[in-house]
Amino acid sequence: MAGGLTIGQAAAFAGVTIKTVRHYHRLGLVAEPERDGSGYRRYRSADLLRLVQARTLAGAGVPLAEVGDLLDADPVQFSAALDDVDRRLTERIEDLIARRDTLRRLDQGDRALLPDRACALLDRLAGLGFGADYVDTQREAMVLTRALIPEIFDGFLSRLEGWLDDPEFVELTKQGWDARSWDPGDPRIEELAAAVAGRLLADLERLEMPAELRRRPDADARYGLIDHHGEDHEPALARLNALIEAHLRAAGVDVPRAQHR
Amino acid sequence: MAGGLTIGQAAAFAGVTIKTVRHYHRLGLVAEPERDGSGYRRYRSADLLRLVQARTLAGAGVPLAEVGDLLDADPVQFSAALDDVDRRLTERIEDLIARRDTLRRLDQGDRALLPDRACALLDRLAGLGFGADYVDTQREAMVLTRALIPEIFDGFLSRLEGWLDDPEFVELTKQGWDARSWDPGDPRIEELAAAVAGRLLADLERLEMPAELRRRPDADARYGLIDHHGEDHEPALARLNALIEAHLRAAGVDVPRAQHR
DNA sequence: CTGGAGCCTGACCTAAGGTCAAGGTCAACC
DNA sequence: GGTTGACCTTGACCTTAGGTCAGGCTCCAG
Repeated sequence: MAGGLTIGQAAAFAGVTIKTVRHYHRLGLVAEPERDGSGYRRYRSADLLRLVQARTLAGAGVPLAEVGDLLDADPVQFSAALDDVDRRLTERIEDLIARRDTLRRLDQGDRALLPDRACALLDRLAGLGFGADYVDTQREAMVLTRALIPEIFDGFLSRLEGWLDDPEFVELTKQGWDARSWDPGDPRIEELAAAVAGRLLADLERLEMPAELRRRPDADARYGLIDHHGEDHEPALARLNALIEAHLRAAGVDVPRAQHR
Repeated sequence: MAGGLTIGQAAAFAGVTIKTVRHYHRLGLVAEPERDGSGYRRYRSADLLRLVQARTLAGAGVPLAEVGDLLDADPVQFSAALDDVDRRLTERIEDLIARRDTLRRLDQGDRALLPDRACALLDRLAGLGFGADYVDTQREAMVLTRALIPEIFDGFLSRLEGWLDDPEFVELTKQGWDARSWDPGDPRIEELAAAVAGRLLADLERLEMPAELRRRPDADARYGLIDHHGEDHEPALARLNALIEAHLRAAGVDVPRAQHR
């Protein structure tokens, strides 16, 4: 026994594992100390100092490849680099705090996916007596809209808000949602389609497709994807939608046609 | 074009790269969506939802291997798990903040290595007119002491504080530090050694080796390592120390002997 | 019909270590 | 004075969360 700490003692002092110390040696980040007679590494105070400095920088998120150069830099450069590291660290802390907030929203439903305004709308739907499954479907439609055509998202919300101010439309929508359990051939579906189409035609300007959407090359396809989302397993709804669209087209409204659903 | 978003669109919506999405598929964390006629993945709203949920959890530091199970758990378990994730995240944030503070200390000298009390002592040394290199050496001695025999560290500091209250001892110490530039054979070294030893013998109880150190099996070796630290390149200092120790031994004090330097 | 962007798979690379194996060394206890 | 258990050595491979590269298809716009 002579001449310095063993690797285990040095590692314990620096608060790292033995493997980490050896890793730092291999990367040339901390010079290998001298060996004793039996090949053990022996760490002197200068080695410990370097080790702790390296660990501190690495712990602050500095890539190991940079730590060596940083520690070898002159004090002025070192100080400037530390400022930089400090800034990046602060940034990362703020990022983590933001992620934690997002996480907390995730716990309250799927609000992580949508802005507050949309969440408020969904709450309002629930308050108007729409079932949880309808609200879920609407939420998915919102998510899809935001993903596919974000520029019309605000308009989409506005239109929905307007409709909810209209008790008659709310009533028709509820009936439409009930219709999903009907037989696709049920004659009430045609009746309902006529009523809904009439209501929609009553204030046509609300129905206008936004200019932004028109300008997109694949506007129709994207619109169709959103419009027909969720119809896969609800044939009655698909029929209701088709009938409403037919009514609107008959009245001269230009409704996009989705190619293959 | 039909039936859903491409992987690039889905990735952009979720705020991740395409490669990340594919990675999640391979780990089974997000199910593969259906493919279109030419083998492209097509993402529907449910897939987007799952993707964003997964990304949110992963971003919060949940290991990917756990994300799948977590998302598949029932709401009660999910909520409990989220609490856990939230707690771990908070922990990590606090850890990063602590690391940032340590980093800031590193900029002001090497204060990262020592507690405040020791730093204050080093400041006091500087204030008493000791040179920067002497202060550096003392700091290294402190680091070594804390690494090797942490249980005597506080006593070590107390002894040093006591000595600094004694102007005569301060004066002798300064001369001793000047001696490092003398020739090892300089007769003034013997003179100085006698004076220092006399001063030390004047209050012997301060010189007592702490009981804790005595109890350790390899106490002497560790003590020697600290005591003779830094002598390698200062032969005059080595000689001064040796002479002081000889004086003390002659007076009956039990000074440990380091085996091979 | 051609260029460029986007998609497919598969193989390999990265950082910052961790794990395992096979063997040498040290100190302490019986 | 032998044995036990902790500690050290090297080297090879594993891990996480993706990134990069290569070779080939597909899609869309001009």
